[in-house]
Amino acid sequence: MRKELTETQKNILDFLIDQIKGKGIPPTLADIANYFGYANRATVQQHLQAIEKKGYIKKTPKLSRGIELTLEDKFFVPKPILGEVAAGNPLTIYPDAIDTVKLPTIAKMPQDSFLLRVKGDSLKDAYIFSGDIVIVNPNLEPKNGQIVVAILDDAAVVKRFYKKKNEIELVSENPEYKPIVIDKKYASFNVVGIVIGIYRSMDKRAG
Amino acid sequence: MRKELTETQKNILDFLIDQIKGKGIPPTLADIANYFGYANRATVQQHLQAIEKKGYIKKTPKLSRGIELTLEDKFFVPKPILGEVAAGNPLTIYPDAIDTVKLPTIAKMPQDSFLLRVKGDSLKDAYIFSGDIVIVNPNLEPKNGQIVVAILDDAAVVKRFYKKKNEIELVSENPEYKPIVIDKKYASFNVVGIVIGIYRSMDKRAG
DNA sequence: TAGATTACCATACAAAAGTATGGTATTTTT
DNA sequence: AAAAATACCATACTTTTGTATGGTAATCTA
Repeated sequence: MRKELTETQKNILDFLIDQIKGKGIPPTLADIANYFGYANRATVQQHLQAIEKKGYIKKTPKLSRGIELTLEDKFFVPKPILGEVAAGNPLTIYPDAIDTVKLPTIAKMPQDSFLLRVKGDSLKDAYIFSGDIVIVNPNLEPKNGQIVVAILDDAAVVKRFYKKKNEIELVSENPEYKPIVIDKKYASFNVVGIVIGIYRSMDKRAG
Repeated sequence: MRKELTETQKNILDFLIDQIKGKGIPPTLADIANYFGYANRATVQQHLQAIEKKGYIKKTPKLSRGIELTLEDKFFVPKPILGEVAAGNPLTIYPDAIDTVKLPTIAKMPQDSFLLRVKGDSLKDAYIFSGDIVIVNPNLEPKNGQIVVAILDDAAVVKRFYKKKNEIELVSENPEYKPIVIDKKYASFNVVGIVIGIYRSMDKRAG
């Protein structure tokens, strides 16, 4: 059994988790001191020793940023879901996060990617279902056949992308939905990004 | 256009990618020097400057381990798939990696997790399909209703876990497959781990 | 062939980072 | 009430880390 952390220690551990899993790199003592407004690194040092003694982290002596998390249960980091995206009919995309998922492992994404939750069933033949989280990278060039997120008149859709001579076709896997054809003069059309993966947490289906 | 890297620079960049995406933390100059057998950090320093000038990394001055990758295409790290796992009928699990996936983002998993590729369709009602990669954590306690990977007579299965009074039931979503009932005296049964998530790369389906 | 790039070396230094030690005040536990 | 743990402070010290500078040799390029 692990000993309980104090409030301060818990705050520091949360910061560590946030940095390590979110930002990808453990902070230095100075970073932590700075974040919490401590005047000395020694204060942080002592807290870390206490946290380590209770078994929540492991430190590598003398190594800068040598902090490792040992608590697997804590390895879930809330990530913002920026909106919902229609695999079927277009839905509104929200400017701010509408929810968060707890990504495990998956915690570390390229910083330029973001997450959207899929609503609707037009991609069910591609095995993407309502509720799945798609990982979207806005900085890759869409290639034919890839699944993209696109904006059409302030609504977002997830569909397969096909570039033709003078038009772009967005195709649903599900034949119930007709392909959307966009010619070059279509103003309010924009490819938001490419779906580089999907993730589905098993937690919610359990029990 | 990015300038081409020399062989040495490429090796160093590969090491950087391996460390950053695989281990989760950028190395120090000393780490790199040590790995390549350089006597001086200055040598590494110069290579990094060259690599940065060519646009493959970004360095934050004076910050320890302040190396960032800029090359998105490289953000795919090969991860070993340790075997295939039957969602339908049991299949053999291999001791060594049988393949690798390029995990994007997802690159950073808890170190104690591993990947298995699903074969078969008995979980298709849970929306897990043949070819999907399941992320398995062997260090979590299985709870009822969670999807687990279990070993039964040297074969592995992915099924829902239900612990009852004196027996454990492994249930497929697909009614075509009957539940497997294990009583306490079943010797060669072992829960390998819990499926904490599934990942599916979109790349292969594209084009 | 002169100049640039590459691939290393060495020494030197400043800043960052981790550590050690000792102190004070408050709270918690025994 | 005494002991222990917590939560901070300060100063001082050692390593680690990054950087600057200069040098040598080999290769590539104009």
